[in-house]
Amino acid sequence: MNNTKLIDIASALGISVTTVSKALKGYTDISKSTRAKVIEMAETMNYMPNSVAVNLRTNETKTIGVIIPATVHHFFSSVLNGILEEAEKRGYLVIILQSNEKYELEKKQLALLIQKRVDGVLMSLSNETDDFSHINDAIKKNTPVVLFDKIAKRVDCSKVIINDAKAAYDAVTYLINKGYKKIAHFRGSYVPQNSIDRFLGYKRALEAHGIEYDSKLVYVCDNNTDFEDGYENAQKIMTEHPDIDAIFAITDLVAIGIIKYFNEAGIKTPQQVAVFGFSNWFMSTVISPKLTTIDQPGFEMGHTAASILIDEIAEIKEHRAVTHQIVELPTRIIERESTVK
Amino acid sequence: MNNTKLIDIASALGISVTTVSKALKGYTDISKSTRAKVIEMAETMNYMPNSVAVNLRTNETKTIGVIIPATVHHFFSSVLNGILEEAEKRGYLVIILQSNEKYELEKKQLALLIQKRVDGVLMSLSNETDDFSHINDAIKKNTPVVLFDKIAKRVDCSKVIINDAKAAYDAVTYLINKGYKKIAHFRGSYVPQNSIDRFLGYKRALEAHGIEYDSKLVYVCDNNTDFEDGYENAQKIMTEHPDIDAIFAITDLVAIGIIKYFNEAGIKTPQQVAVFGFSNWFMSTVISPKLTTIDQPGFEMGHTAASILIDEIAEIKEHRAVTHQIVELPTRIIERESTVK
DNA sequence: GGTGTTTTCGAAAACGTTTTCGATTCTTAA
DNA sequence: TTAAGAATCGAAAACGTTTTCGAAAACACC
Repeated sequence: MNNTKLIDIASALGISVTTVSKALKGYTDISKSTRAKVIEMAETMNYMPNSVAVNLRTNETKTIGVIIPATVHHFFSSVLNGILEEAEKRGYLVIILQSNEKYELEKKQLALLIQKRVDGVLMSLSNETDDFSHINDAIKKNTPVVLFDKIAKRVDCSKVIINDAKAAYDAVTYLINKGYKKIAHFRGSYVPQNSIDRFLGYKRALEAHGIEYDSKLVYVCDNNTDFEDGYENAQKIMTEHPDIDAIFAITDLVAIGIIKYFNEAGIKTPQQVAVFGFSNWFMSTVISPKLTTIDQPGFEMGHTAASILIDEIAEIKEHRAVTHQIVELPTRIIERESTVK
Repeated sequence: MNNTKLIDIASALGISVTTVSKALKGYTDISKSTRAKVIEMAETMNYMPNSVAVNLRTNETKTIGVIIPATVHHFFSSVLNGILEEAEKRGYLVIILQSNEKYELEKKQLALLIQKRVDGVLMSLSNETDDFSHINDAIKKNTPVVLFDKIAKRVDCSKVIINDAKAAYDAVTYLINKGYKKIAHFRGSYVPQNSIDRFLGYKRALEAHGIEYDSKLVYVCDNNTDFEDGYENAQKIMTEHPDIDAIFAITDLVAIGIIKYFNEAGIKTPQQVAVFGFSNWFMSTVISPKLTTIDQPGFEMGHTAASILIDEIAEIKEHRAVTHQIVELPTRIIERESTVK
């Protein structure tokens, strides 16, 4: 009920709030004796500074905002954990918002965050957004933004990403080197950059190794909440192109749908058809056969994105020049059972 | 760079900040004409109120804090989604913190939140905490707290939970009715209430159906980050008690470890040993055979916890009496392959 | 005892709002 | 024309800090 404030401890001691404040903050123009008295009194009265008042006065909130496009699951929960750990370590609180892949909501939420005076924001773009003025506005208002995972190349800020095209290229190259010849691709929807880049990596890898690209071998899986899409398209492709010997899936989720179908239909993985996933979600080790996949370092992504953001906040505060950096986190192939005969 | 404030639009219009503030907030003692002018000017100058100043003046932040004990995964990510959705709908922001199952950290984080002047906090207790004075302190300072999932019966606040003992009782009763006779239990560690309650439910169900409880059939799995624990204990129990015909696992994770081992060891599930999980995590449908489990409604739990908290915030603000409620969310058995022959 | 220096403290402004309460102007009716 | 009432506005205090700047007190030195 009774939150003690500076003036309470000041009047208890018969001194001014100024002195109390300074004593608590270690100013050198307060004598050791009164400082000691103040600290003790603050202790016994259980004083805790009112952050809101401090924020108003100092013009910083020690809070960062995070906007993610999708529900907190799988990949984004790893990212979030990385963000939370780094924020905790650096003394920041984090406010989290979900845009549900809607541009309008994302825009509104960003405005809300800067209205809340967060010191900076971390965001991963919704599939819908192709206008970036809201982000540029935030940056112009001196609220640093760092983009992660789903980014826009055209906005001038720091970014932390993986190289989706390269990772996909590596995956398909791996399959080719393993001797697979007719490799299909289950891609994501046409909009998000990740989906496009992974598709491009697939295509380039084929061409670079003398395999002709065949658009008929590309199936679209745009449902990313369950594995039905992978299941159904696996069924479809095995009637339309029964002679394929590998599938590179955009996501572990669709890969699992594929394996599920194969298991039920008696199609041997990897003997008849190999399956390669993407992201290294937890469940890729629970499916049988265990899934070969690309490790997408979500935790580290959150970690470094938060770190860069907090660095930029400090730079802005001290009026130093802020240097935007684009860090590309390494991915690697996790070879498991679904591709080794 | 230039955030416009009340005084900017006041001087642009040659009126006082008081009038501007009132016009924007719909006070009735401002003429229609000046109100219109103010609103238009606010629009063109892109005015957004400084939340920090508003918070200081109004003594509310429209923000709630959430403390969860473990990493944002599986169950807690569902809870978090429920919280986020409800908060968004009711106009609240959410700050999220992880206590990593540490009492000291939990205590510090709660203090931080109330120092930040959040309007209320949602928390799930760490395994370590057996002293609840920090929570009582928060409540005494008029910051409502609602506990979810991992709660303490002794603190006087609202709670939203499932009935772990009953759910476990139902699960084991189901197994008994299916004809299983020698049912083992892979329990969690000894501290958290959930673990205790599920164990108790297991024991009572046996006794209620005339099966003698045998402590040798209870194994402890206290690692909840991977399924190794379930795997190893499955291996162990099959050498020590090869004649069991069912295992009730505290968690889908350990259930999956069990099934993994059984699949590798050629032990048929459920023909030789049935497996029953708990929580209905996503991966319980990717394992083969699909796992029979208890549906633990995480999303709904987050939803109703947030809803209750926000109601209590309103009650406190309007000096109405706050009535604590304890809501017990229904669980249900999801019957899948791992228990039906 | 006077001068200069160091130590120690506090008044006051500021951060950007909200809200109370009084003042001024405008209407209206007698 | 005047008084009462309604309509419209603004000064100022308040929320709880931080920080500047000046003042007072204490000390040192001759």
